[in-house]
Amino acid sequence: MATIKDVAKAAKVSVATVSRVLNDTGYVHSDTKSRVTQAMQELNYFPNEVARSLFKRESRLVGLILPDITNPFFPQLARGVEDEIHANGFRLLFGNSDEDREKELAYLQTFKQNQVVGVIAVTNEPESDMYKDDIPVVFLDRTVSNAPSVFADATTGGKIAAMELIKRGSRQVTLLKGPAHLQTAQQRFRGALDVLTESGVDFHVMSTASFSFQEARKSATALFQLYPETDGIIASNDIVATAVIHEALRIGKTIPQEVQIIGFDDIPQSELLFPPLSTIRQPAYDMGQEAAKLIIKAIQKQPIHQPVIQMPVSFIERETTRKVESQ
Amino acid sequence: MATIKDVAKAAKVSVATVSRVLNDTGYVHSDTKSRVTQAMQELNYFPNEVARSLFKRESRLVGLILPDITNPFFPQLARGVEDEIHANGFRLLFGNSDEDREKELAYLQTFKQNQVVGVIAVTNEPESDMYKDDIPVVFLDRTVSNAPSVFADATTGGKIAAMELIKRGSRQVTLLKGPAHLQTAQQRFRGALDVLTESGVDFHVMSTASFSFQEARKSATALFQLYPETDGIIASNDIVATAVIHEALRIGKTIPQEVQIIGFDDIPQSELLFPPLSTIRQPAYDMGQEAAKLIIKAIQKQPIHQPVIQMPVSFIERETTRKVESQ
DNA sequence: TTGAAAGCGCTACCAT
DNA sequence: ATGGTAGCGCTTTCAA
Repeated sequence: MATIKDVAKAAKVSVATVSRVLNDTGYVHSDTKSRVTQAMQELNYFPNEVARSLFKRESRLVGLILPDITNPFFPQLARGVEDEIHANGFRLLFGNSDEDREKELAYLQTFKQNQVVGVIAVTNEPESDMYKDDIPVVFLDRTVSNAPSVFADATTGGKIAAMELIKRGSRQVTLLKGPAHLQTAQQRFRGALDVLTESGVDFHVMSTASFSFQEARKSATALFQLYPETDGIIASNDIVATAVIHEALRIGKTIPQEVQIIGFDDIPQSELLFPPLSTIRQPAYDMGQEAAKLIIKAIQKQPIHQPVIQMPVSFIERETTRKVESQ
Repeated sequence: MATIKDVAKAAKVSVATVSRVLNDTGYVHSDTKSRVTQAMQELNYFPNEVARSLFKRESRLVGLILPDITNPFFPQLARGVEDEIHANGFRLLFGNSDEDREKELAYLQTFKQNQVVGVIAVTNEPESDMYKDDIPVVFLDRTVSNAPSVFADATTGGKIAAMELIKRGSRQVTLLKGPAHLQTAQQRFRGALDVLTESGVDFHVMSTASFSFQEARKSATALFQLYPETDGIIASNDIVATAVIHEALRIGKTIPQEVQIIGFDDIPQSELLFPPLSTIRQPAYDMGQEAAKLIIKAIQKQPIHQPVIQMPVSFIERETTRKVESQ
């Protein structure tokens, strides 16, 4: 790899001048400029980002911490982040935390050691000291107080889910409650619970320990054993909803006639299920993009008028809920 | 952030000594060492990776280029890569190429500018000049001549798909041919074609332009219009297979009685479909992991006895194929 | 066993 | 309009 020195030598100028044309700063005669530009081309020169970062004490790298890219909700988020930062000349340093504090901390640490200019994190511990720091952070999907963050309106999502189910005739609702440590899961739950409580329909609550499909499958089996009469199920997310659909089909329940099911997230495969899943959609790609916009503003020290961005959720009506009669 | 100088001052030694304990090189008295270590702790010192990289002319970063993390086949791959390199102290620089040469080149370029020690790429152009280079490269999923690469045995996969379908009684097979520019798609196709040709069963070939679900849906519709008598479909991948299932169900075909369907990849949602999809499995996570192992060996300049790794594929029997009578 | 100093490739300041 | 040079934080000779 050619260095700035090589270019300077080839163009018969000083490194300072090369640097000037590189960054388009200060005066440089147009003749000189073209000599330099030509030398750069001939030598196939590209500036060493590492040297730049060292001098500037910051890179053009943004760190992204996700629980698990293998979980179908996250690729969308990641893509939204990546597209936006890429368009602004930044690159992505990426790590899976598995919701594990140690791993998260380790990534954050090495990200900082690599002088990332900012980090976007999907974390359960936004309050943690590890985020009390010099470097800009945007929390994604989950949030805290009024730190910069982007997340979906989970509470409203839960409410909508419950309302839609009731509107469509469910009278024995089962409400699946997601993992206790996940803020979003709890908010969905609360929202649905509120509506259910005020509604007058019968309902029971069941906890699902995790969002994994295997766990969800067990919960689904238990669900229909405990509450065989249930005619409406609010799943804690689409994965759980998928497991519920499977179990319902397996034991011969008709969907949505005998039992309605509603999910949360609208992961891409939800519409590919049979029957296609009615669900509460979170705009994952957009959320990622908004988070990226926020971090870019912070990096560029632009004023952030709206650091806390709550994204709207929407009911996606597919085939696991009944049609409303009069519309 | 504290620097090596701060530590040196606090421990009353030179920066050279601090560097020595940091890297565990050269002699340093145990008393001195503990003084230094303590100073590090007190100052919460972590070495600046950027400065290190600049001096060493290489970072601890590995670049990963993927077509699109949003495509369900890739997160597995990415996770395999990430887990393995993480375990070896490397971090991941990540970019989506969208199979676009320009984007791919741009990422590769900036990766190099950031002095990545190696790159793992899922690319259609492994032959391209951009990969003829100083820095180690491992090709993933796709391959060329005998550059270091990890990929699944697509040809055998295609053969197995055709054999299983025939064995299970399909006599009017439709073979879906994936995008022409995708090596793997072509190999699957060739493998299946060979078996079909020699088998004596009737078959027709249909091209599917892309792997997107929307496109696949159109192909599926056309398929059943053109070949209503078809009783066995070899899809170019699981996404396409999913579209075929949907269309078959929509027009009232029973699966697998009237028509058998077989996919390729075994993406996570394949088992969640209805009916669960029989498919040819590629061990995506393992492939990512192997690629990472390869790049790490290359980075560490260890001898690579097996630079070209072909991973086995396997038939995953689920519900879109009939059971074989005698087993 | 330790320290001084050069230098990795770049930018920015100060001269001229 | 251009060049010289210090210095970003680190590692690694070389000397002591």
